[in-house]
Amino acid sequence: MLRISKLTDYAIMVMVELSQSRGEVISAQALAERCGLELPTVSKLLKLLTRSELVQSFRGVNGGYRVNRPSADISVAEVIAAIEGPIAMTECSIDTGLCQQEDNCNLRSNWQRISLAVAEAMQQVTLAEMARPAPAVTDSLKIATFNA
Amino acid sequence: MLRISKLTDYAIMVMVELSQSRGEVISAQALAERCGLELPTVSKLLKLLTRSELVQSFRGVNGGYRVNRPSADISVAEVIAAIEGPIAMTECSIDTGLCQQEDNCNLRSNWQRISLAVAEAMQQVTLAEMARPAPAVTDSLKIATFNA
DNA sequence: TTGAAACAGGACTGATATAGTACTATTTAA
DNA sequence: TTAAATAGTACTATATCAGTCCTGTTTCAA
Repeated sequence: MLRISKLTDYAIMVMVELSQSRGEVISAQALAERCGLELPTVSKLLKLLTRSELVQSFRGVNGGYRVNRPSADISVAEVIAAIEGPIAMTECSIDTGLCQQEDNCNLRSNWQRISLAVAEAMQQVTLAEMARPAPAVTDSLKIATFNA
Repeated sequence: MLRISKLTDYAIMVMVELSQSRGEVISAQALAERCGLELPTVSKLLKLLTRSELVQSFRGVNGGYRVNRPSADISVAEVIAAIEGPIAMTECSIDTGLCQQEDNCNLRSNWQRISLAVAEAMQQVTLAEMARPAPAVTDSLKIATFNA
């Protein structure tokens, strides 16, 4: 159904929570409680987020995690990429039964184009926006025509 | 990675192939050969596509499948929906550990908004366009800002 | 110096979804 | 009546995802 994984969903929750206390170091335990998630799960996420340098970690007593950039500067796309890897719709028709006829080879470039558009959409949505209620549906995110 | 399933990818291949012979009845066997896919797989796909009325089926000898609408009138979104169900990014943070704090409830409406944008993008891409090579990347599908 | 708090990294397990296959029934033309 | 073809369903294997746990390392503070 073209969906992101639960873990990514959680990761957004954690990032939103963290970025609302920017500059503060918060332990994984505290984050887990605030988000209503299990500690091991939150830990796993934070490790991935740290690797992608979205958050900074501090070890030892009173350690924890901190986000340095303002939430308006962090995109949903970055968080998705940190957890799931690069955003792409297909991988592609390459590996399996690829059509003999060249018309089907066209699919790949088109999928790449669509993926790019989706990725760009995610890049434009920030954590700051995710933290606020979504605006009315009428002025939702719009995507220009394919032929634009 | 925010991807569609292999089956959906195949379904697009099959639909592109079918729609290039509009009006003609083509057997699942023939389609499988043209697309370089296994017959059982193609059959499965065609059953789903038939249920969604994207294609029309004909039983018996010389039976097969036919697409009635022109390929420029069939969107990628329709094919995705036929195979995977409705396009949605999350389902949501509803079922599992939902945050106690209301700020996280905002996530859901935002995800819905993003899903809607992605769905709209897919609706704008037709099978006719998928059959052609993608235009240069520079004028790719564009998505307006979240605040537009 | 030692102990506890906290993160780092990896490995493991179970559940779920996907992909692929097979079987039986039904329809239809010749 | 027979063969070609789809319809429907059920099954199996595999891969991915989610979740957990363990061991090691770092750091602060007593």
